[in-house]
Amino acid sequence: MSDIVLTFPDGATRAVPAGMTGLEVARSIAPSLAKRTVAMIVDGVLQDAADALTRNATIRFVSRTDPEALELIRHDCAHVLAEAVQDLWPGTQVTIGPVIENGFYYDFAKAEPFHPDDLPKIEKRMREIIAKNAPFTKEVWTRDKAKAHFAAAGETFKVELVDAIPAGEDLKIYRQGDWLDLCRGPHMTSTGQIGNAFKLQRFSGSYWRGNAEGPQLQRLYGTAFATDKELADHLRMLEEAEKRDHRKLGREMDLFHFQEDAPGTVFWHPNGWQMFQGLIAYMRRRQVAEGYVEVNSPQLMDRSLWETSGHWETYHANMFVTETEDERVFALKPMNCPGHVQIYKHGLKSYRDLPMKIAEFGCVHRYEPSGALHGLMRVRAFTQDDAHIFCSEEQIAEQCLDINRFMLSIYEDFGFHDVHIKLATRPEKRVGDDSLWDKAEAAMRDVLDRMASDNRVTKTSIAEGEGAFYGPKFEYHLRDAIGRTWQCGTTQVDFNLPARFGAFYVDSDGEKKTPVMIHRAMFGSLERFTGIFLENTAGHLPLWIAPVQAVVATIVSDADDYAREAAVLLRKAGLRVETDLRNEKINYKVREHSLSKTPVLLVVGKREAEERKVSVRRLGSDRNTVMTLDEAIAALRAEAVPPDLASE
RNA sequence: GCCGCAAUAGCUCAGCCGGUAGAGCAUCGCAUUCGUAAUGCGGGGGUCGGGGGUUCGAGUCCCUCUUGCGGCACCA
Repeated sequence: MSDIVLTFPDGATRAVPAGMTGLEVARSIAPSLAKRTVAMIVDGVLQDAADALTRNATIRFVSRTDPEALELIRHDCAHVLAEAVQDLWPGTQVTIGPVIENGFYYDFAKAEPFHPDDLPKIEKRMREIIAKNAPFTKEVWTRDKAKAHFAAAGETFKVELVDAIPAGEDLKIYRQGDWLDLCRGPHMTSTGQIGNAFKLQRFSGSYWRGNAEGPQLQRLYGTAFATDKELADHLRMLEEAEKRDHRKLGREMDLFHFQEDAPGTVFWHPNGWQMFQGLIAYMRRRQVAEGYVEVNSPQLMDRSLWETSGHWETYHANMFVTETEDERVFALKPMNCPGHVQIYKHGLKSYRDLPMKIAEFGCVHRYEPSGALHGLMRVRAFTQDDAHIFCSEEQIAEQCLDINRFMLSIYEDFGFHDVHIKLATRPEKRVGDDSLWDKAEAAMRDVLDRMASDNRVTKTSIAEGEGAFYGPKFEYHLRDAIGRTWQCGTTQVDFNLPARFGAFYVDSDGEKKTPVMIHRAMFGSLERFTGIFLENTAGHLPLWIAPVQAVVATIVSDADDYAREAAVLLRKAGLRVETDLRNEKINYKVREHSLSKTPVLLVVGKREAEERKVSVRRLGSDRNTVMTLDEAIAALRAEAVPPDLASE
C-alpha cells in the first residue's frame, strides 16, 4: 500500500502507510503518546483515534485534558449512563443522548418513572462500568441489520432513528463491552477515559422528538469534566447562580411577591414598583429622544376586533375572555398592536406622516400554560415597552437597523453585552399570503446580514418557523447569570395587520397605500427584564435604579436629629433615602441593610453629628470613608444620574 | 398542558412505625446607647395549601383540586 503524508501541529511531517490507524501512528511515534490519545483531529475534524488514515492530512492527537475532549467525555458519559440504566431496569428503551452546553442528557422510554433515590444508584453503576474500562469500538452496519437488531431488542425508538438516517450516510454502531448504541460518534478509545468527574443532576419528563403530542420520555441530565476540580468549580458556580435567583432576591430586597390567588401575576411592593417605574421613566426619555409618541389603548376590547386582527382564530388559547351581562364578549388584550392600528386609523395619514412611531407601556394578559410560569421571567400579565412603527415598504430596512442600534445601546446601558439575534421565519399557523411573507423575510434576511457586521452583536441565527402569526421577527436574546438565555426585545415586520384593519396612507402620487407595521419591544416585558437585570447584578443595582439608594443609620440616639436632617437634605438633592434610628447595634444595622442590598449606608455616630460628616459604606465593601455631608450628597447625586442623562 | 417532586409560624426548616405541633431568625415588650455583617431576657404567633376518605384517632396513609419547584412543550 502506498504511503500518505501526515502533517503535525508543529509542522513536522511523517510518511506512513495508508490505512494505518491514528492510534498506530501515535504508537509509532511514542507509546506514551498512544497511551494518552483519546481521539484525533484530522483536517480539522474530530474523529475516533482508531479510524484508518487514508489520505494526506494534517493531524493532531487529542488527550483527555484538551478542550476538544470535553464533549467526548460527556458524550461517552451519556453512553455509560444509558448502559447503566438498561442494566438496572431491563426493558428500558434508549432513545437519544446528546451533549448540551454544560453537560449531557439521555432520554429513556421506561415504564416506571425515575425516583430521586435512583440517581446515586445509577451513578454507582456508571462508576462500575467506567472501572471496567471496556474499549469503544465502531462498526458500520447495513440499515437492515440495524433495524433487525433493534427490532429484536424491542428498541422501537432506535428503529425510528435508523429510518431517519439519510440513505447515503454510514450507519455507525459503537460498542462498549456488551452494550451497543447507534451513534454518530466520535468516542474516546475506552470507557475508563471518562474518569470520575461526572455527576447526575436531575431528571424530568421530555417528549420524543420534542413533540408534545407524541410519547413522553424520561430525561436524565448530567455533567462531566476532565478533572474533579473543574467539576467542583462548575457545581460551585451553579450554587452561586442559585443565590442570585431573582425570586430569592425579590424576597430579600422586598420587591414583589406572588400568591396562589393570582398565578403568574405580580404583586409589586413599593421597592419593586420604584424600580419598575424607574425603568419606564428611562425608556420613556429614550423613546422621546428617538421620535416616538406615547399612547394608551384599551385593556378590554370587543371580540369582533380580535376576529379582524386574527387573534381570535390563531391566539385564542392564550387569551383571557370575558362575557358581560349584556352578553357581549370582550377579551383582555394579549398584545397592543390592534389598539395601535385603531389610533393610526383615526384621521387621514399622508406619506409625510411616515414613519409614525407609536409607543405604549401596555399591560397585556396572556393565558400561559401553567408549567411555563417562572417567577418574573414568565408571567400571565406583563407590561411591554411596546411600539409600532407605521412606515412604507421602502422604509423597512432603515427602520429595522435604526431599532437595532437603539436596542443595543439600551442593553449596553444595563450591562448586557452578550446579545444573540435570531430571525424567526413564518410559522405553520399564520395569516396572510405567502407572497407577503416572502417579501418581509427577504427584507429581514438582508437586515440580519447587516446586523451581523455590528460588533456589538455576539451572534445571529435563523429560527425557521418561529415567527409570530402575522409576521417574521428578530428576537434579541440576552444571557442571564445562570447561563440561560432570555428573549427580551423583538422586532416584527408585519404586512398583515394594517391590511386586515384597512389602514392606509395617501402616497405622494395621491394613491391609497397600505402601510407596513413594525412591532418592536426592547425590554420586551418589564417584568422579565427586571428579573434578568436582578440576576445579572445579583441584586447589586446601580445607584440610579436602586429603590432605596441610601440608608442613614445611627450608632447612638444622640445622632438621631442629625440623621433626620441629613436624610432631608439628601432627599432634597433628589435621592431616595431612609433612616434607621432603631435602638440596635451598628453591626446589626450594617448586616440587615447589606442583606437587603442597599447600595449606600451612611453611618452617623456622635463624631459625625458634631462634625456634620457621614461614614460611607458601600454595598459589597467592608471599608468606610468619612466625608462631609455636603461631599457625600454631591457624590451620590452625581452617581445617581441615569446612564442616558449622564454627560459624556 | 405533560412527567416527577413538594407545600408545617412572616422567613428557613425539624416533626420516626398514625397518638393531637417544634427550633432559629423575624415580630411584640423590657433592659441596653453600643463605631461598621446578628446585644440580652421575656411574651405572643399555626384551620400543618383546600376538599374528601380510611381510622377510636391523620401534619403523618389514600383520593382529588390548587399553587410552587426541576425539566419538556409553549413563549415576552
